[in-house]
Amino acid sequence: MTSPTVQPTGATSPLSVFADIASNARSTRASLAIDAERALLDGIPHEMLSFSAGEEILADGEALGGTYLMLSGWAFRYKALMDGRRQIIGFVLPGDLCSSWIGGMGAMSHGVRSLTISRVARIDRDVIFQRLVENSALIERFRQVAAQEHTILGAWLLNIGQRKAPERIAHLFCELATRMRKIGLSPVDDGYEVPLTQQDLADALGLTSVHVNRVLQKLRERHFIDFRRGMISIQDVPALCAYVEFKDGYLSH
Amino acid sequence: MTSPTVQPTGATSPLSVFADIASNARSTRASLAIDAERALLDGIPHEMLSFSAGEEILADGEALGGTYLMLSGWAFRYKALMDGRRQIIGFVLPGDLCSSWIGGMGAMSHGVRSLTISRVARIDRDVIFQRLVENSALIERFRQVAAQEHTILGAWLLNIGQRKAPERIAHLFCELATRMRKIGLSPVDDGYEVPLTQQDLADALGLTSVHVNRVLQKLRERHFIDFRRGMISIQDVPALCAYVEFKDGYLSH
DNA sequence: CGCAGAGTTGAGAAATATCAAATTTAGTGG
DNA sequence: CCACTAAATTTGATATTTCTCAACTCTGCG
Repeated sequence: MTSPTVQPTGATSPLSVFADIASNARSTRASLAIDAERALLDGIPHEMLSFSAGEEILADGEALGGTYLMLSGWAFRYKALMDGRRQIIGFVLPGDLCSSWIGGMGAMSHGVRSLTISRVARIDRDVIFQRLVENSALIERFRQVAAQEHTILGAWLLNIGQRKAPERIAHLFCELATRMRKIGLSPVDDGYEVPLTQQDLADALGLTSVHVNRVLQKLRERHFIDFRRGMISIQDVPALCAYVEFKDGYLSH
Repeated sequence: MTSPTVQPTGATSPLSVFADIASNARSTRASLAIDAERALLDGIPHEMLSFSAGEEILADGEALGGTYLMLSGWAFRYKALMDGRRQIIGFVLPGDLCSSWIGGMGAMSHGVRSLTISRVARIDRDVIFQRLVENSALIERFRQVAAQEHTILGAWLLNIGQRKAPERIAHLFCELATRMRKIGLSPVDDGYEVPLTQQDLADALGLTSVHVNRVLQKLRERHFIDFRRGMISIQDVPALCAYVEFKDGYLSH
């Protein structure tokens, strides 16, 4: 269950909320529990929420009264059909927003659910508005974040619509590897921690978990990707990126 | 080829650019050539571009110096792989932006190509910036447009990732019917003009044109949807929407 | 009339899903 | 450390969907 803990502070903090995250998080830490919060939340009144794995962070259709920033842990956004089928439409990593800013403060158009233990900062709408007025550069930063999300959605559409299972899986891992490196996760040695089950992969890629399993085995045999139990290692990252025409440009902002 | 015609004007015009489009376009006109421009471009300096069917309006990777507003005609956004596979990631109808505002003025993350003869207004970045400063409500309006696009992308992901061919096709037509009604296209009698080929549908839905053809035949036999030669008629719209769990809420702004 | 693009058809192959049952793994409490 | 359990992974057999390729037909247009 959510265990909100209010920790309001008063000082001002320019646009550090997002601008600094990239630079500051480069402190190569190995765990998924990297806390981006230090640099982020100084001086911004917020409420801290904690979730255990598998909890609903935001429900589809829920009305928003603020912005939710993922501090540590992973989550995913998803849309579900009545008969149980569900599509994961994106992953939320530390430093990402659970609720896209462009969604405004209206109703969520998808749900958000935690994959691991995670901590989320909830920043009230009024605080956000005030910051936006004070600092117009923040708008630009929000816009960039939204643009990246938009681009990722397009990349996913291309991935699911046009590629076959092996390429789909590979492309997703390229994206995740790139994003993790950017925020300082990923020990680089011989594997990243990617807290996804094969079922999660299936839901994200429009496949069946059985099929994902079989394809993963082939990718393993061919020494392309070795993913098991939430741990992934990629033999030759550049080769894999070339294989699936992965361009990391859109993740570089 | 593009035949730019400059028509600069000076007067101010608040946020009519988008706010008015819905109301004003309700002048139920039957053709695809409905011109939203009257209400839109009064007093906004712009450049008018014309395209014939099948032309590249904006290329993937192209640097933008302004915003492109579709006035009349249809286009689609797409991403392509090197081997020729391509995924249509959205359709651009009159009143839509070819280049999402949130993309900023950077590089396009996808291409835009016309489906019919179409006219596009290009509004220079400086003009846009000026308007944004003068009128902060315009930002809100842009944000809403971006949010809708975002939501549509999510809906497409769910569609392609989880649904089988018949449902996919049906859902797309629900979306298009709703959007067309909203901007005043669609004579309602017994059919809409939807200027798509079966190949276009295939590229949008992650299917093969052969398969689209066969599924369309079945949908026709079962009197669900009759689509041929760019003309569609749906027997029972509400029934179809229910069939594919289509919710039009996200298109109502 | 004759072409080009779009639509249609058929046969067969490939990819992916479905169902049901093992098997392995990660935790948990003793 | 062991036994027990629930979740995740793996496997096998089979069904369904979707693709591929190639030919043929239709339609609109000059």
